Amino acid sequence: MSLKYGILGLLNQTPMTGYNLKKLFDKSINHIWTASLSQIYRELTILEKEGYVSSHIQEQDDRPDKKIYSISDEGRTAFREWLKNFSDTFISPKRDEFMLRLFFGINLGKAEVRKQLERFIDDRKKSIIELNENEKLISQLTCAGDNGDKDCKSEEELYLRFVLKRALMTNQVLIQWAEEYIKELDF
Amino acid sequence: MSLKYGILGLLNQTPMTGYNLKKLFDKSINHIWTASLSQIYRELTILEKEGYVSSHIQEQDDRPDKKIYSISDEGRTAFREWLKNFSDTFISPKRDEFMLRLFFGINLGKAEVRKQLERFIDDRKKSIIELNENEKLISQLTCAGDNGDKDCKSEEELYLRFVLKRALMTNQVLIQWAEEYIKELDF
DNA sequence: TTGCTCATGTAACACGTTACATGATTGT
DNA sequence: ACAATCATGTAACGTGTTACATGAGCAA
Repeated sequence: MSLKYGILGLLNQTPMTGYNLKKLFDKSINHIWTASLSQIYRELTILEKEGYVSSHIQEQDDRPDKKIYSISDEGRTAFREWLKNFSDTFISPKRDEFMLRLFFGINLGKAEVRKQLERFIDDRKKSIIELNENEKLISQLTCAGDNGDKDCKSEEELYLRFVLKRALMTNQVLIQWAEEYIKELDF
Repeated sequence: MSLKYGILGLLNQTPMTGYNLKKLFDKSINHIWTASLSQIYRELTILEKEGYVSSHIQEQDDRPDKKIYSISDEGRTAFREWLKNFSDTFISPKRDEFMLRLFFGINLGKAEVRKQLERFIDDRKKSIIELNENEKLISQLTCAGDNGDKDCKSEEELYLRFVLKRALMTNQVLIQWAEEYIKELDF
């Protein structure tokens, strides 16, 4: 239901191709909402049928032609309508295959669980490094040029940091959690 | 792909009805994997066709008859096979509608974002209270009767706590995160 | 008398994944 | 030489959600 609005929200900032949307998804919304290319292409054709977006072809010689999508007024209205109507509950579907396996840990044995938790920790640490790099990039991008110090932090930047920070903090706490459990396994 | 194994894993512990599975899902795996009743019923008929589970009817006078599912040897094998084959990556699909809206916060305005963050914090706090109660229940259940102090903590209990603790810790860090951002909104 | 719990399901639809198909350009 | 990037999509399948249908018993 919300992939639609994720796409509209990004097109609301600037017109783009499907391929481009996918890259933006991966860079910004990825910690919140994942989408595959084929999903995006399909959704775009639906959105065009519904009149929420329109497209035009931009020819290129060296690379395949681009199909650039722009949001329509109806699309903008629909997006804003969705945006402000927060649902009462915060429940989101969860599908964490890794945790599902760990939950059945009694069938795995402590040694295996321990090994997997250690792998998990390593992976969280790698994510944290990446996230920190992303954060640096954001500052450079939005603070580029001739800005001073304090005005540099734009509101748009704030919301990007928002998501990154959340991912960072949860990764950190997950490391803590896993370390605690490794200790408990040894009791 | 894993709902299948979630069901098999629970049936591996004890035979159950679909309705019953749903309740167990809600109580234990819910923070990891959500499933609706209709999904479970559908999956059970598929699993029966595949020979991973079998069922028998238990008649009841006052209430609707029960259809009790048991795991078969093939089912057990398939479950164990899945269980030990951890995938290399830890990536799980994410669909967090609340965060998606906040991500587009620039279109919402700071006051609205602030309001929603406060609602979010309240909800996390409620979750934490529930989780703490669940944790108490687990201790009571597994430590019931004539156990001493140290042997009381069974290995099964450990994995239940595992999941609860993770949910607890992430909720706590999310409160911290939201509070930090409320402050930043005021800058 | 309203709504919850118990207990089963079906049908339609929406959404997500995987595999396939094409093909030039650029970097290692 | 090989892989990645750019760029489009379709088709089949698998999974998840929502709405509908049925109906007794029990508690506020």
